[in-house]
Amino acid sequence: MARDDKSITLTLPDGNQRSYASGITPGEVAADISTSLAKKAISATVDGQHFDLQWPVMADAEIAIHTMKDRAQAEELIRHDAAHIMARAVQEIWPDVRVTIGPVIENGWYYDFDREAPFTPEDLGAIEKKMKEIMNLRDPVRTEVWERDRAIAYYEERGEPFKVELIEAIPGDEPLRMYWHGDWQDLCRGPHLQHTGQVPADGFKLMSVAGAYWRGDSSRQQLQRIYGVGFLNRDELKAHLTFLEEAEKRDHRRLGKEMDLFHIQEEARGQVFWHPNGWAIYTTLLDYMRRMQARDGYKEVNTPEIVDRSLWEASGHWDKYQENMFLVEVDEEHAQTKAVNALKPMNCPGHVQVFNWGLKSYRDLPLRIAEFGSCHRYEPSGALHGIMRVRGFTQDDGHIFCAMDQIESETAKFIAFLAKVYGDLGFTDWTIKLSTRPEKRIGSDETWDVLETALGEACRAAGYDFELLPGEGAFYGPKLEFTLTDAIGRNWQCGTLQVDTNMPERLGASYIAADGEKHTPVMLHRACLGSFERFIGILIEEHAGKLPFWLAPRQVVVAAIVSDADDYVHEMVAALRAAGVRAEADVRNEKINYKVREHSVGKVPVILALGMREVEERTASLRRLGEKQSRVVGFDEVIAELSQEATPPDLLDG
RNA sequence: GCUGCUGUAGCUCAGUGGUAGAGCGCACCCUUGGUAAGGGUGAGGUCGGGAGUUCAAUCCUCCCCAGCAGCACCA
Repeated sequence: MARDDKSITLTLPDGNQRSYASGITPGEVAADISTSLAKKAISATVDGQHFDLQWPVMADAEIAIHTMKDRAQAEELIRHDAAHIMARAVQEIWPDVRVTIGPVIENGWYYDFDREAPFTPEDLGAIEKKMKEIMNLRDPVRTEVWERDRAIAYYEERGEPFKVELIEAIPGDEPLRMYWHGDWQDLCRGPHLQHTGQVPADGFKLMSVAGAYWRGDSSRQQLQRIYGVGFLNRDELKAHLTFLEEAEKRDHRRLGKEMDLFHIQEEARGQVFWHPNGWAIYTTLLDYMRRMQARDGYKEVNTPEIVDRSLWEASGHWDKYQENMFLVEVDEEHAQTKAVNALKPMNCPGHVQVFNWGLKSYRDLPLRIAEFGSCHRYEPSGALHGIMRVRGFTQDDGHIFCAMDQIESETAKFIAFLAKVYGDLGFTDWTIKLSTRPEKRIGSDETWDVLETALGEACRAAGYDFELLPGEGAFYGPKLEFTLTDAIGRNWQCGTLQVDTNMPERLGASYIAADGEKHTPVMLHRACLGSFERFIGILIEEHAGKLPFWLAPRQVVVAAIVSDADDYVHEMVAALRAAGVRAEADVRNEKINYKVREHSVGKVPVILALGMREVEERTASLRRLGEKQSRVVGFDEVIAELSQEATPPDLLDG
């Protein structure tokens, strides 16, 4: 690809090459290739970077011209332009509002404004109307590159302090791109469309107003953020709004009420009152985890919940997290001393105490300790969310005390464990992230090399790829995070494995190695579910309440069609319960239609309807949730079938 | 914790400056009905808490508390 001062060669997507004068724009290239493409062109990817059609190409490049049919690029553009149009609409309605930033996000965009009075929901309607007007104007989009000083002076004069601060934070060598949508101007990286009319006026909607801190810093000014969603056409917008409604229907707080699983009340904010149905899920899951951990060589322990502050001081948590700990002060009249205790916010210091009891040998390693540890953390009020984020919760916590050279195999073992658990619980789509050494850290680079390599190798050994998160590790060691994707595409980080040499040292853990000397063990903090509360919330939302049979709180309702069948109903319930099925009788004076509806709404997976026909034939009419058809099954068969289904997956192994 | 919105019967919600209503649920009665709501009668509320304005406050104002959305936080 020859190149001289005056011409460059562009390699087009079809593989053909053409020569152009330097400084050509993708818009001109599109026009050159064909007139029809020129009309449809919206942007271009030049050497892998997305540009608008006005941006000059100064060197040899691979270039791809995009049209509205290139979904990824088209969505980015219409959302980005919509953000600008929204900001313009706001400033046209309220000229004294100052603008800040407005990026594209999943499904849409937001823009943060500085304004005395917050926006009201009514304001959103006015802004939407104004936006549509601007789109109808088909105002051209124009761009220029400015010098820093000129841009700073420009924004200072216009009273836009946030823009000035943004420019000052941009590295000196980066070009400053200024964009105009009609007369309205914004500093922006681009790319953008050619005119405001290209944004589909019926494909967007302003969703909500919320406070947001300037530059994401809670010590700084709070701005008014407006969220919008934007799509290529009206149908896609409607589909998105429908999706949001569907997501709301699987909200665990709503299903928690409908299925009578739990409640939370003012006197115990952030803590869960588990009802019989919810507790059945909880204990089924806990029993399953207990068996799985025992199978994998964990020793289950239990450690105190109220612990003197001295231990938290020793572990370092007092200094760092005192604000978030529940303190327990003993009434002085009855206490010998004025001890200040704290409800345990985590289990690790307790597990080190268990490890420290009695001198340990290298022959004891790896020592795997597990606890269904009840923890309390005083979370900020705004963070609380149903049972997903609470102040009292139970972790499926575990700590593996091991030697340096056992980290890799223990990690691989844990990954296999986690894969089995997630699979049993119906999650097959999950990923691993490896967080490596942060800037502020303890330990030598050589140690970090060993630890990071061990985690990475463990993933490979277990047969999984991972994403690298450089600098995201804890100050005391690298970590793995396990993120699962649910049925409607949301990601949840649940599992974790952290390497820690700091806490064992701080709390004086040691073992006698083969060389006869005392060594400090490595501690692997690990959890699979994270917390039962949050994980159950995820399970409820994943399945929209229709939990797998073995986890369903009420697995079977045996409903009488006529009261003469009551005795047979009770007989069947007793037999089901004896076979390990959570079954209930419904012999109320109601029609079968009513019972079927009520238990369907309650997400009971199986309804057995018994009338005189079933009594006489010793059968049951079995109906599964979501199915219209029922089928007739003999007494023994139904017990055997449902008993098998009620069996947790780990007990079916082998 | 911050910004905004909300708080009325067990649940979902309507409503008014003169101390309240619906549907579902619940209780009782009739009904024994074959796979997503049979009929009737009835009970049930200090209108989140406190203060203020007013002859009078569930409604207006202020302060708390809680919930929701977002932000910040999540050992």
